[in-house]
Amino acid sequence: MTFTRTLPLTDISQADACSSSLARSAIAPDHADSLARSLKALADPARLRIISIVAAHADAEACVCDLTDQLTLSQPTISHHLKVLVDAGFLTRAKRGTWSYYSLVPGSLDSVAGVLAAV
Amino acid sequence: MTFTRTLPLTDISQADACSSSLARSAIAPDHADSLARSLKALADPARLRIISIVAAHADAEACVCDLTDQLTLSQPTISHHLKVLVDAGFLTRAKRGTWSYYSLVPGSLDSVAGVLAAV
DNA sequence: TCCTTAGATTGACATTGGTCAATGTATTGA
DNA sequence: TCAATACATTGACCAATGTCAATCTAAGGA
Repeated sequence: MTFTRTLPLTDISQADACSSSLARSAIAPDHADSLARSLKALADPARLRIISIVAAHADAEACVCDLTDQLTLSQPTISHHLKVLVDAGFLTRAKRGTWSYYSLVPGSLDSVAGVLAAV
Repeated sequence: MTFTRTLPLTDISQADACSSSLARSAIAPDHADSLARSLKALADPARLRIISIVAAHADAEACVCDLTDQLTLSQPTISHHLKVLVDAGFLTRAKRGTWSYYSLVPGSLDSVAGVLAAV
């Protein structure tokens, strides 16, 4: 325990960003909490597929009907997953007429990826 | 829905790697499953702190006693989290005498980070 | 051989989380 | 105004998960 590696495992989630640098020491408990929350939002097959489907669309935007077509899940279940992703800051919703269009929040995935890669 | 973005959201988890490129289409369901499994293993505050503590140690190696010192969790709970991380391929265990030393699997975190960043 | 120590395993418990049926809410069109 | 469409919300249910107390296993030391 004499030498300590540089360790920028800092939380950069969009919701509750905390920009303090955690280099040279272990991650702080509250940072671990918020990073875990972000990862939990991603750690579901249906939600990963949703993100992927949205990203694969033109303009990175998709309506719920696009998702019900491709996922074998009920419409309420898909709405639930969408809410989780919006609350976590990975998607945004834009309502136009009767349709709700979901799109990726730029940089939100990269933030999480950056924290993981930095360990 | 005419233009489809390049989308290399492929699974590169260590356990069940599948190297097919998923560019230009949404992620396949089974790839979403295994990526979700990897993310689930990371999506816990205690496990993130464990990874961070191991990474912060000299030689990126720590014994269980180092973890019980810093985490306010029982020893069985910490052993449980360590098992989850080993099973997911993020840590390896080396037993020397009475002590168990855990270390990071090189590249395992970067694999997950790379998949996320590629979306 | 016996005791102590480090750590893993088991079993039980409460909480969280994913899912769907049923229902609610806007918006559009007739 | 009424019916249909697109989506959200509620409530309930079951499965998965995090936690700890108790116990087990193995390695040293006296």
